[in-house]
Amino acid sequence: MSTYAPASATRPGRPRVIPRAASAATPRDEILHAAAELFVNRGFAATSTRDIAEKVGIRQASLYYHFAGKPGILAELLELSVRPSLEKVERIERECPAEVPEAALYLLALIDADTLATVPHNIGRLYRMPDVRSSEVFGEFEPALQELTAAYGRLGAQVVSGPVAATVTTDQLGGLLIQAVEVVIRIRSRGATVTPAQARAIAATCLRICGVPEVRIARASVTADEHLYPGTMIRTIGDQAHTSK
Amino acid sequence: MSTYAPASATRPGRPRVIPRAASAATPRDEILHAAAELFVNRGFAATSTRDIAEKVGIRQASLYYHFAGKPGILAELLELSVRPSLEKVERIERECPAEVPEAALYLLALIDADTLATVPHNIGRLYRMPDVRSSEVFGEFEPALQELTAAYGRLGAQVVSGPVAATVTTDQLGGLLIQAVEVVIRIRSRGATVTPAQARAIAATCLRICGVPEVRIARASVTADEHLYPGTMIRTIGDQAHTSK
DNA sequence: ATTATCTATAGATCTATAGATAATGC
DNA sequence: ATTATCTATAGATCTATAGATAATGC
Repeated sequence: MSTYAPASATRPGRPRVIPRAASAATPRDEILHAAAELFVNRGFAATSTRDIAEKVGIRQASLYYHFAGKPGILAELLELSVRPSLEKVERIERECPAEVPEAALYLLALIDADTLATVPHNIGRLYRMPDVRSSEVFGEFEPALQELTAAYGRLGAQVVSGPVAATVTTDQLGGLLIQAVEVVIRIRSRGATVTPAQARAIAATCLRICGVPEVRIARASVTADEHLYPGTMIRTIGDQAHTSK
Repeated sequence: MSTYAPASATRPGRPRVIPRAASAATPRDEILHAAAELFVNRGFAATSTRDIAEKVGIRQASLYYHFAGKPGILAELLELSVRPSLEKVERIERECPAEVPEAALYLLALIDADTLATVPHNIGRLYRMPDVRSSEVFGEFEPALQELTAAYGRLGAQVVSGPVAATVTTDQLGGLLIQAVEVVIRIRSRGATVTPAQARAIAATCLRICGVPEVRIARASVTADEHLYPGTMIRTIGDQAHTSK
C-alpha cells in the first residue's frame, strides 16, 4: 500500500525476482498458460522448462514446486482440452432424439468446433503432435480420443446417403468428420480466430461429407438451435447469413 | 566374394563398426529414411542425432559427413515431400480444360491423396509439426505450401454450389479441402495404409464439401480417369465400387 | 509455521568439431 | 589420394534436487 506497485502482493511466499503482474491468476495457471502457448507454437519437446519459467517470470527451478516437470504440465493441459469435448458428446448422444438424426451430428460438430475455437492457446493441437503422442502421459488420454472419433462415426453413419455408405466405412467416416472439424485448429494456427458463423459452416460441411442434401442441412441447423437455446428461436436466424441464397 | 557376407562391401571408406546390410541404398538415403521415421513418429525436436545414427547403424559423429546436422536432414525431407505435390498442381491447372471444372479438383485431390499415401514414412506430416514450422529451414518451403492451399481454393471456388459459396470464402474452402485430403496422414499415423479406392473416396469427399451433386461427382471421376489413363477407359470402372447404387 | 520463491549445482544429455584410421581406386 | 567411417571430447544445454530465504498467517 505504500508504493506504486503493490499489485496482488498479499500472498505468502518469497517474492519473485521479477515481480508478478497483477494477473489475479494463480501461479499454477500462469505456468499452464505459458506452457500451453509454447508447446503449441514451438512444440512440446522443443520447449524447455527454462523457456516456460522465463515466460512466466520465475526461475526454472520454481516450476517444480507446482508441477512434476514438463510431463506433469502436459498432462494437465491434455486433461483440460479433452474433458469438455467428451462431456458434450455424452450429453448430445443422450439428449438428441432420433427424430432428426442429422441434428445430432450437426450439434456435435458445432459444439466441438466451438470448443476448439475458444479453448485457450489452441491446445486442441497437442493431440496431433508426435512428441506429445509418444510422451509418457499420453496413454491416459488416448481412449477418450478414440471414443470421440467413434462417436462421429456412429452419428455420421446414421445419416449417410447411398453413395457415401458405399465408399467409406463408419470408421473412415469418423476420421473424415473429425478432420473437418479440426480445420478450426488449422485456422487458429495461422493466427486467425474462428467465428460462430464459421463454426456453423463447418458443421454444415460435416453433413455434406455424409451426403446429406441441403434442405435437410438447413433443417438440422434449426433443430440444433432448438436444443441450444430452447424457447428463443428468433435471433439465431440472423446468425446464419446463408438463408439468403 | 570370399566369405559369406561381403554384401555391397565394394565401397571405399572405413567400414562401419556394425557392418551395413546389403541395402543397396547410399548412406545418405539410409540416413534420410531413418530420420524420416523418427521425425514423424517421435517428433523433430524429440529426435536426437544419436537416435538417427543408432537406427542407421553408424556413430553419431558420422552423420556430419553427409549432412549439416538435423536441420540439413530436415530440409532435404521437406524438399522431397513438397516438390511432387507442387509439380502436380502445376500440371493439372495447365492441362485440365474448363469443360468439366469438377474434374480438375477431383484430380488434384486424388493425386495429392495418392502422393501422401505413398510417400515414404508419412513425411507429409512434417509440415504440421510446430517444431518443424519454427525450425530455421522451414521458411524456404512455406510459400510452396501456401500455393498449394490457394490452388485448392481456386479449383474449389469454380465448382461451389450456392449454399456453400454463401457460407465460406475461397480461402476457407481451400483449408477445408486440403484438410480433407490430409485425412490420409491421419490414417497412416494410425498404422493403416490408404488404398486407391480410399483415395477416390477422399477426392469425392472434396466435391461433396463444395456442394457438388452426386451425378456430377460420378462424371468428374470418369473425366479424371481419361486424363490419368488416356485411351484405356474400361478397367477404371471396376475400381470404383460405388457405381452400383 | 506455512508458502512460494530463490540460488547453486550435479548429472545427463546433446551437438558439432578435430583428428585418426581403414577401406577402395589409381 | 579419396572416401567414409571411427574415437574422443569440448561446450552448451537441460532436468531435477538440495537447501536457503523472504514473504504471510496464526
